[in-house]
Amino acid sequence: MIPARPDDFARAWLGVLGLPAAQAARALLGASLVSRDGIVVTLVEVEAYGGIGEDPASHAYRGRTARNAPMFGPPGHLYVYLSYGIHRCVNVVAHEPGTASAVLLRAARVDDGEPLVRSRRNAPAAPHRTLASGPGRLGQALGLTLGDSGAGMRASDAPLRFATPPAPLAAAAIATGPRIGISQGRELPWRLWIRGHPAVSRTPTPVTAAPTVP
DNA sequence: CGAGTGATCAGCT
DNA sequence: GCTGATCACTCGA
Repeated sequence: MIPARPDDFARAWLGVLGLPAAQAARALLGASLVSRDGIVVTLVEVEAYGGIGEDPASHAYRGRTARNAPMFGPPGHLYVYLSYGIHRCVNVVAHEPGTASAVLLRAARVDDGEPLVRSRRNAPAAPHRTLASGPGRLGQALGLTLGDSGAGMRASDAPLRFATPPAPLAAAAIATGPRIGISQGRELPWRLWIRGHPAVSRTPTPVTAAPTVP
């Protein structure tokens, strides 16, 4: 049997990434990605951001600009932006034709390349689960920069590409809730994470859970 | 808990 | 062309 090449994985993902971002986000949970320099991670937490006039928390909400242009381009490309002046936040463009949206990668488990990640993150002794737990940490762990925004995920030298074909998790393994750090659009349960996974960036209250009594 | 970091962009001139 | 408010956060007390 001939082993699949990276490009085969990318092709297999194209169909999924042509779905609305909220659906693509669901499929991305549990996906394995590999960076240009061989770091392999498994996604455990993502957020969907919608298109023009649809999702006020989305960078695409007010239309196309130089920064968010990748969101308006074809699915399966990266959108990287700087947050809080410090963090490189990594998104995978995912939308149906004629729209503009993306999935923010918020947290992952590091499966390979740990020494390089520890050196980049300047975290020689941090618990393993924290190495890429949070969007800024994940961007730094993968070594992505603003220059990678707009890059494709298909070439063998892509900054980030898929290491496995789509294999959606069982619905019961996925928890959902409001997205983190936004002021508008809180009513949408577009943050998705793997229930109980230690690398999730914070222990959240799922939408489905009973409210805690003060 | 508070400080910090810098690209971005709406609103102005 | 300029500018000040904003921002999908992290780190070190």
